[in-house]
Amino acid sequence: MLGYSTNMSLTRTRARRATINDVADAAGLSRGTVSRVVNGEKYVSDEARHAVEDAIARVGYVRNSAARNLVKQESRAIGLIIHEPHSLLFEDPNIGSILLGANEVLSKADYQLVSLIIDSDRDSRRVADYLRGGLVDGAVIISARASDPIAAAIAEIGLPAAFVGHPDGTPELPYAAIDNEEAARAITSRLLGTGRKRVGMIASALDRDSGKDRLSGFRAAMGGQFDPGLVVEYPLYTYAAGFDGMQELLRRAPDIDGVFAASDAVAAGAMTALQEAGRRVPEDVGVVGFDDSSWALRCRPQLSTVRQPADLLGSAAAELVLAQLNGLPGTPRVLETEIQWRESA
Amino acid sequence: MLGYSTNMSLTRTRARRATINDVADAAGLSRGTVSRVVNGEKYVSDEARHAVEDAIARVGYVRNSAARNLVKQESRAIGLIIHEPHSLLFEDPNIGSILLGANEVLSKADYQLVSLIIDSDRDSRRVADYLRGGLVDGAVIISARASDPIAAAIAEIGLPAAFVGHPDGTPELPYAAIDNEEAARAITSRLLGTGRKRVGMIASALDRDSGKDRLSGFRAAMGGQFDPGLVVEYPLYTYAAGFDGMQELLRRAPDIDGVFAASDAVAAGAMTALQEAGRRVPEDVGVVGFDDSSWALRCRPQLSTVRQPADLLGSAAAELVLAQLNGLPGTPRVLETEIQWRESA
DNA sequence: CGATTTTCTGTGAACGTTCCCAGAGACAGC
DNA sequence: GCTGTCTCTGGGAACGTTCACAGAAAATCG
Repeated sequence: MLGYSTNMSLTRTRARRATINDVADAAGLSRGTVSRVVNGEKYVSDEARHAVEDAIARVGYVRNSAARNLVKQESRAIGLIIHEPHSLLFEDPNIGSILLGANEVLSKADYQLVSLIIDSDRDSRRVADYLRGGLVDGAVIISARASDPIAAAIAEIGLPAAFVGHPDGTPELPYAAIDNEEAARAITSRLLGTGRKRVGMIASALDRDSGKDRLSGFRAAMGGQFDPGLVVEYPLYTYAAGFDGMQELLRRAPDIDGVFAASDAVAAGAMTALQEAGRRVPEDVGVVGFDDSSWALRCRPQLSTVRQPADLLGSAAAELVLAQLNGLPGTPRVLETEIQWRESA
Repeated sequence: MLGYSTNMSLTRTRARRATINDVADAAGLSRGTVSRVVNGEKYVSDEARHAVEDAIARVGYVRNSAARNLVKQESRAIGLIIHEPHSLLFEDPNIGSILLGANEVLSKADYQLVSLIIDSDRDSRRVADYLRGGLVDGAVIISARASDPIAAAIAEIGLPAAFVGHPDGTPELPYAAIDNEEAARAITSRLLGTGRKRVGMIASALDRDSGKDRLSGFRAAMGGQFDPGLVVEYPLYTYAAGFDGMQELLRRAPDIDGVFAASDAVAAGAMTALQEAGRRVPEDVGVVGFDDSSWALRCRPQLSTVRQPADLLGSAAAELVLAQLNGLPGTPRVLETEIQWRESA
């Protein structure tokens, strides 16, 4: 006990934080009363309230969340797990929209959104520990790949959670998604409707549900005309994939006159490759994309694409988590997409 | 005590989590021994270790972080505060790079990076509470504006922290930054060196140190030729700002033959506006940008710009926080930039 | 004015860990 | 066989809250 009072030791560089007891002493009241003031409960006299508020300011008290979370058995925080390869975190504007959409919903419900990014196996383990440790009350998982270990860890401990997207091979969790297959089918049909005869696809991210489903949709729309030689595949939804992919398609089929790119970034890359190869868009080759991200308006000519409501996906997933927190079922939601027909086809 | 054993009440829908005491009981050992096993300490017999590991698996124990944080008085988490307007979160690839850079450093030091985004006043308050509550041991603040309330809150409680960038009007905290002014001066001089006579600037984000300093650098380089009429200002570093800004500049000075855009996104917008106005880049008008983001290579012609090492800014800021956590001073770091001269000027 | 309700305050217990100390046992050295 | 070191285990105390309960004081009621 002696060592404690002479608080000049170098072992603890930061000053000891004031606790609720310090406030109580300073105000000449009890712990309980201070707690009631801090939490804005009723049954505390004006006199006491002011004394406590005064004391709080004087000693510089701020509540210790760890202690509170421990006794309340909740954190009022929701984790959002971003599991993306480097390049996509820079290029994919959807992620930002999803984030903001989720944040808006959670913020209104007075939950703190904490984003955790996974960029290595070490991260993966640490994030799993973080989620399991009770530091969040729920989780939103974006861009999970088939059989993601994080998703398994979440399911195992029964943490309320929801996916953005609908990867298969993952545990049974609710999700907010769009129907990628149907949307891809629709825009490919529309492209065919402009009279194109040789239509190819630059497919991406086939390890994700979105990538896989967009390819199936394309195949469905092409029906008997489907030619596997006119599909090229790349691992990521990037501008570079579009650029390289288009060059490859031109090599394979110089007479190609239509392309469905798996995302807007891919489409932008493809358009650059086409223009450098001297093809006019849309006169010689029609190009369509997917996402209706900021890329679409930036392209010249402006891109015809599928509008996907990324912010709504984020907020819907957040709502699914909140529903579970309130003991409700949390049934999957499929949001509507819409074709944005502009100039590129 | 009676009520506790019959654990069928509906008030608590999720099953009670196993605690360290449950594990101890199941293993026929004490709390202390279980704790030692969980934390991988020495002085525990092989026999005991196996018994505990067995028991942990059997009861499905996972450590409660709130309790641990409370007694250890640390969380081993670092907050990263993103305070950006909507549009930038989508368009600015630097943010992703900074995030990954910081994450890499912290991950190696076994700290969990948690990103907190601020998108409203409500968020601002909640995030401040989160930081103050002891849920993080330190913070990295990116894109703070002059006199940011969050920065003030952090300084007030003495949380180890660092800025990315160097806003003034903010509390004395270490930072990792580049010399925006000098870099802007350098690239403007280089642009002038190509023989341009009428050079303007599309300035952005003057409420931020980066925006302000880039403008000063431009002015310094222009010296006596500086014409305030050839500077247009926009609030955000966006493609749209570049597009609109360039149109405005062309209106004000049809004979303009050089432009310094405050960022690559701005430059990309400017180039589109120029091309739509029938000007050739770089023959009629030279364009330079700032960032060397993925925009730069995407532009046609490719953009001459200032390369700024966004990932290193993130990692340097993270290192500054770690240094403070280890009781070291944490002195500001200014990182080198480099001109990437390509085709647009 | 006594009985009842309402308002207000204080305190013990609990949340689930880690830390520290005491003590038991094994083993070595002389 | 005594002393000393090393290995291992158990349990009390503390971390800083919230909660439930008890009881005092004040207000209301019949």
